[in-house]
Amino acid sequence: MKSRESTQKNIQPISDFAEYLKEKGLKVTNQRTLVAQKIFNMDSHFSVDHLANELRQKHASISRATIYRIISVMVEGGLLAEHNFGSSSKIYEHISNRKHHDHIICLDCGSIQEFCNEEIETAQLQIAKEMGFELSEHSLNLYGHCVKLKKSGSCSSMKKSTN
Amino acid sequence: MKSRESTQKNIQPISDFAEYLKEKGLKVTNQRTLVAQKIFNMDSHFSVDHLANELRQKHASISRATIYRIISVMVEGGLLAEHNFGSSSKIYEHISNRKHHDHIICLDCGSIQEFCNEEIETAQLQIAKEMGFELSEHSLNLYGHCVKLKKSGSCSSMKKSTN
DNA sequence: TTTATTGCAAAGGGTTTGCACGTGC
DNA sequence: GCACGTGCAAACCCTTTGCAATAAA
Repeated sequence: MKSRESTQKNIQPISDFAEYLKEKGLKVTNQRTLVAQKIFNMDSHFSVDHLANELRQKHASISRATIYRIISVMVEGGLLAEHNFGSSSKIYEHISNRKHHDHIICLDCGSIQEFCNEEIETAQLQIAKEMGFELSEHSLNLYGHCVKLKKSGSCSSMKKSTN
Repeated sequence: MKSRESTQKNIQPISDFAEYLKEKGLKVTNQRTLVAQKIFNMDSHFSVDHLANELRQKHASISRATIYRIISVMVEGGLLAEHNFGSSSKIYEHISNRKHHDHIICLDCGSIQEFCNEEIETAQLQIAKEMGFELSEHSLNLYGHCVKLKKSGSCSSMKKSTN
């Protein structure tokens, strides 16, 4: 049931990807479709390892080399954001139809939450201007301990949510 | 001449390191002293590779394994900050006696500049509070093109300043 | 058919580790 | 002398790549 719902709601981004591929003269392969489907149905941040495991459970084993290559295409096409949160591997999230945000990461359980702050965005533009830079991107990550999550019991310091 | 000056001005941090080692019951070895000296005399951000090369030129070849181990001690001891600016290897900078700052990185030449912004710092604390986090650290990196440096000729898109 | 894509296995690059030897204390 | 530190080489982990087989257009 859950999977049917999420498949429904994410039809759009997947056809966006197919369209993007065609525009670029790239082929719409089975692997690319499966990987994109899985990615657009994940509601959280993921590592390549996580993605590969999910695909394997879905009986869609795709080689890691191919997954890396597909992810690289999606990042270049602006459909996927790549993050470095300090762990050994990179973390990704799909960004189609989603507004910009930054992240706050729990050092105990690894949970990743999002936030937006206009004041900070504005200050960044101002700083870049003052320093003679043409700003193209930024990365802001806060690290801490999720007191609130711990109280509600939804933080387990044992489990790592990604990677 | 240059090296004599910089050796002079950095005596303090080096004895701080020796003191830290003693406190922790660690030994003040030749390698640790040489590495710390080199680090405190570097006025910029550096990678392990960069550091190893500098040491080699100073006729103080120290194995990479040892350099990694020493750096790890210094990071744990709060004498060294570790950054991830997107390149393949981590970037370090000594932080004793230096106030907190964030970084702006040129995507063309790799130059790394520092800035401080109180407004952003305050906003971060506020965000963490609202999200129920006890903030322990953060990383804010801006990426762009150094228009000003290019105009003055001090930006070479060919050279990478670190790593 | 043509050209891009895949999977495999091997290579790469940065970092860590096991172990025997060396060195501070 | 004891315990910790070092160097070497091998191991590790994540990621990339060469190449022959395969599939999209």
